Amino acid sequence: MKYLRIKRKKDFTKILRVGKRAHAESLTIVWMPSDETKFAVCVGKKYGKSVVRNRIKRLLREAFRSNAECLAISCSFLLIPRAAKEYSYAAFARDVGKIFRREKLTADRSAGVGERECVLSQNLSQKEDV
RNA sequence: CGAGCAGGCUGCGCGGCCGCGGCGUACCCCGAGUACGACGAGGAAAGUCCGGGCAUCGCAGGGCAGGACGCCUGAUAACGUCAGGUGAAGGCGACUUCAAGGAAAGUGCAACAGAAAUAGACCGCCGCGCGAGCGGCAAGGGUGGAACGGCGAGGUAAGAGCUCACCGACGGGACGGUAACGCCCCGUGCCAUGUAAACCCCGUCCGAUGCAAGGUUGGGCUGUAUUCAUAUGGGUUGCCCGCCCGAGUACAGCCGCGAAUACCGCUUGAGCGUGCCGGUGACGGCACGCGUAGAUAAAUGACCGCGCUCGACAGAACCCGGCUUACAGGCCUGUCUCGAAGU
RNA sequence: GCAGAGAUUUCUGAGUGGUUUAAGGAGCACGAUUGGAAAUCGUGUGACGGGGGUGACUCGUCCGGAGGUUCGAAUCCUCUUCUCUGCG
Repeated sequence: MKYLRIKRKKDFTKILRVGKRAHAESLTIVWMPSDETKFAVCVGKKYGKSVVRNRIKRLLREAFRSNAECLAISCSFLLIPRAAKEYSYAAFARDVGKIFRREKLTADRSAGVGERECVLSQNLSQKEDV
């Protein structure tokens, strides 16, 4: 399943004005309900050179994609990372999932958390143990 | 073996699985669908410092400004690049570095110090004189970044290219070289410091703007504001001459998928590889082969396994040729250099 | 992406080749004035490093950074870092 990108400036300003904000350690998500599930990543020049910005975008897109399968309702999302020295996929994926659950966007918890999510969380816990 | 010098190559690899970008093929319920397939960032993609292509404007143009470059010859589409030479400086050497034209075309500037800064005599030396002083000199001292060439001998009252040898400078000539220049001979006692990355002179070159260039499609209605309407306006290259123009611009609202949008420009190009030929070389010619990103809120990532030297700088945005800057390492080449040991 | 401008002491800001000129203002410190303050007036005040009974003081370096031209550079030239502006 594909997820649409938000491209128009009008949509960005609308979401930023109307949408609800949810904060986590590594990023902020602004969201509002819509007809289709759409998302965008906001990475300005303050995050670093083009290599660094591209890497943040890739990590965030992947983090969104792997978590979006659990979504119950269709919404528009803006993903805004927090400026830092190091950016890791594990932290982004964990926080995106955390926000989805906290905002009760996921489907019924037992059914909604798919195998992928379980594998992911297992890997995370393993790493933390090490 | 050690230390160097010069040149070149490379820039983690393999497999599994999920995902991304445009392209091709097939299918359908024809939509920014699904499946399969091959392809998908760099040596600097960077800085935007030069040179071109391409595009629009100007193309009846003319002039003035302005800018860039600067030993010679060649290469090239072109260059501020490259190659080969010349000269100077550095290194024991292999080699390296150099914005390397003109200061008797002219103008400006040269603080402080110093007697004096392109001109001259403070201390001094010598002669005359009892002395005050007068005259001669520029060797020595001192100042300075720079003081009418250096050094030795002769000469002299003391000195001075005053005379001579050598070196340097300038002028002329012969020879070699396409040339920069080299080398030799003759002459002139010698004649104006530095700065042109100060103005400038000489020679060569340059129209302006840049793909957000520019082209196609770009509907209708209403309202508001503003510039100008024959010149004191706008456009045309920075300016002047000359030439052209009657409307132009901005904002808000409604219908509308939408206008910072859609499509084109957008990737086959001075292209890459191999071999042969010409050339010291940059490079050129011929033959054969290859098909090689094209996004636009902007495509390469996540996870797992294995190996090792544990992975640097870093992401195409119209396209090429260069320069400059950043960079973990690894590899290769040489009639190359120096040192040590051995033969 | 393309085009352009700038960086001077704690802050703001002159200076555009000459030896002491790193102006001027703000801020800060001290003093005068006041019963006490404000305002006013006067004096002083950059950083770093070295030397000093570590006292008075004195020497050197520094104009974003690194090279070059020049006798001499904040100023001229080249490279570089950072900041800002304009262009649909």
